[in-house]
Amino acid sequence: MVSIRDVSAAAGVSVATVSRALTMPDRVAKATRDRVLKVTEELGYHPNLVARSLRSQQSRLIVVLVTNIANPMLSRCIRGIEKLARELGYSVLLGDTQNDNLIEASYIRLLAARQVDGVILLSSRLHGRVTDLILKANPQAAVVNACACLDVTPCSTVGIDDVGSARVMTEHLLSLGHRRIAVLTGPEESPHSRDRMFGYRLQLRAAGVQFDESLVVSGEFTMKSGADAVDRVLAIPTRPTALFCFNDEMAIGAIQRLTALGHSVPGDISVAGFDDIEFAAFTSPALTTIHQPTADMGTTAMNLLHRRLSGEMQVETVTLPTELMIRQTTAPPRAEP
Amino acid sequence: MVSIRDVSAAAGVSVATVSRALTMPDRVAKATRDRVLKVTEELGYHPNLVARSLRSQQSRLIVVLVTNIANPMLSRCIRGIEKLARELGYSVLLGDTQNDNLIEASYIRLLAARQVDGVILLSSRLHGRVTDLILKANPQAAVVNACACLDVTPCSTVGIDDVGSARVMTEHLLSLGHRRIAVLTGPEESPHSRDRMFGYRLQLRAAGVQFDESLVVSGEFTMKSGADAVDRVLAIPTRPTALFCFNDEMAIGAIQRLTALGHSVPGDISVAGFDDIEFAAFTSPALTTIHQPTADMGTTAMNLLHRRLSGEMQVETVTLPTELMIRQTTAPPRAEP
DNA sequence: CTGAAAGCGCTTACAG
DNA sequence: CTGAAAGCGCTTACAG
Repeated sequence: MVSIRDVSAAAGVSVATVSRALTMPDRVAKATRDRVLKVTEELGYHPNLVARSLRSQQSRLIVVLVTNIANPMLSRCIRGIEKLARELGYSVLLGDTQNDNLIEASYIRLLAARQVDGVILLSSRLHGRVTDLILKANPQAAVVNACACLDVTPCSTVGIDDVGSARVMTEHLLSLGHRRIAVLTGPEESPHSRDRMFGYRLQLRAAGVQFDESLVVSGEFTMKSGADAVDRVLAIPTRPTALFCFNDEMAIGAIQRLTALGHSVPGDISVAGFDDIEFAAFTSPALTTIHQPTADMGTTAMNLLHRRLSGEMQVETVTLPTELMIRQTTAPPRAEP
Repeated sequence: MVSIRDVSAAAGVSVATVSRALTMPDRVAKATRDRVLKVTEELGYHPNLVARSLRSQQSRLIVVLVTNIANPMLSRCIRGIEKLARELGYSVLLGDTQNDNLIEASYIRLLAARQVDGVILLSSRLHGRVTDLILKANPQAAVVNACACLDVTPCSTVGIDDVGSARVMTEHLLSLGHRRIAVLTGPEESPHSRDRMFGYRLQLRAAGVQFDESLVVSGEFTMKSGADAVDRVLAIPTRPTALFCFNDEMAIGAIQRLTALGHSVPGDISVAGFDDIEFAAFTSPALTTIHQPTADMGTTAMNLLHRRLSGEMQVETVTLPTELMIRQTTAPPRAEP
């Protein structure tokens, strides 16, 4: 590997000058700078980032902590992060925590060991306090939460309006004429699930429809849990005419099971999802859902992180717009006999 | 941050001894070692990996180069890689190349700049030569190909038997009584598509069924291309009774479009996929496909890389078994009228 | 504007 | 078995 020494020798200047020519060009005479740059080019010199990190105490390395990189929402979000990170000169270290506290802790240790500049959190649990843990161990680290900021320590956050979006979907179903709208929630510790539930209730009330506890069925945000929930939904005394699933995976599972049992969607029951993952547009029939700007969330998160790393000390919160995607799984309820 | 100096001071030994106690414990007297470890524990010392990298010329950092991290197969594979990498003490840097040569090149530069130890390739193009490029720029790097090794330079490889697996699926369709089996291929530059095509033709021949060029329709491995292909499939003169899609996404797209056009799957036409992504089991009806051990591929790739980084100089090739998953989208063809 | 020197936090021959 | 010293490749006050 060609090092800064080789460049300094070839250009006939000190290594300090080479370093300056490359990192603060305006503090070097034009003639010198040009010579250094020319030699740099000729020798194919690229600064050793490891050495630079050690000396400058910043690595241009960020960690993305995610509960499951195989989740379509999260992987798209990471794609957005990676793209902007690369453009801004950062590298992204992947940390798939599997929602495991030990793995999380091991990554928190890594932050210091690798002199990581910042962290983007893509995991949201109601009682996680990851941000707090990170900042306790790494007071200098910048943290951006791309899910929901639930810790004591404030940090920059990007997300959507879960409450409002759930209201929009609920209103869509109400406007079709549905009154008995079942919901399939996510796990209890999910802030998204909690907020969507809140939006659902809010909109029911706004429409003067009484909330009915028996219409609430709980799932795990997985396709299997969506399929499994169908039996419980169908067993609800006065059968609901619509099912609002708090994510697309559960909706997909539910549709499969409903169809397999001989129920027509949306003929017998309307089904709605949330997220608009890529597959949502390709179920049979195509799923009505709430679109989240997933890749945007990633780039926005990276943007917020970059700002903090550039000295911007203010904590910011960005809420991105969602969109109701009306497709084929929702329709007016069948007329009463 | 507490450094090796602090430990050496507190333990009353030289930094050299601290370093040895931690990295080659058997070259240090037991008493000394114990004292060092105790102090290390007490002070909460963790070695600075950046300094270690700079000095030892190895970073325990690997790069995963992937065409699209939002692809379900690839993200699951990465999950497998990350898990084992973490357990072995490596960190994984994510490189989403979007199949773009410039991005690829920027990551190849990064390899040297960050003193990356090795690379796992999760992108396969017939004429890519990424391996060659990497090794030209980083002769010391270890490369593992988790798709198909297509470059001049040999490298450790993990994959499945695409040809054999396609034969198995073709045989499944033949055994159901299908004779006119259309195929929906991937893009031309995909080695997987090429091999699956080969397997299909091989098995037709083995069964004494004449290959018919008009049954070949080409797609892009996307759901949309699967949906779009349906019109071309339906326009084939003597209409095929089965459609073998070379990945699940295209099968999902095809099923949606077929259903939307009023064709029953598998009543009017059988549809088969390849890969067994998570969604394959939850289409309506559930997709018959070839299961790939995706996460295994990831851990195996990491294993091969680790072996090479541990001095094992031999290039190895591992072929993982696949499995035919018979679900609901394939059935005997409708009896001739 | 430029250079000599110190130092980031480790590891590793080299002595003893 | 242990320590003093050199050095990995940079950056950055400090002088001039």
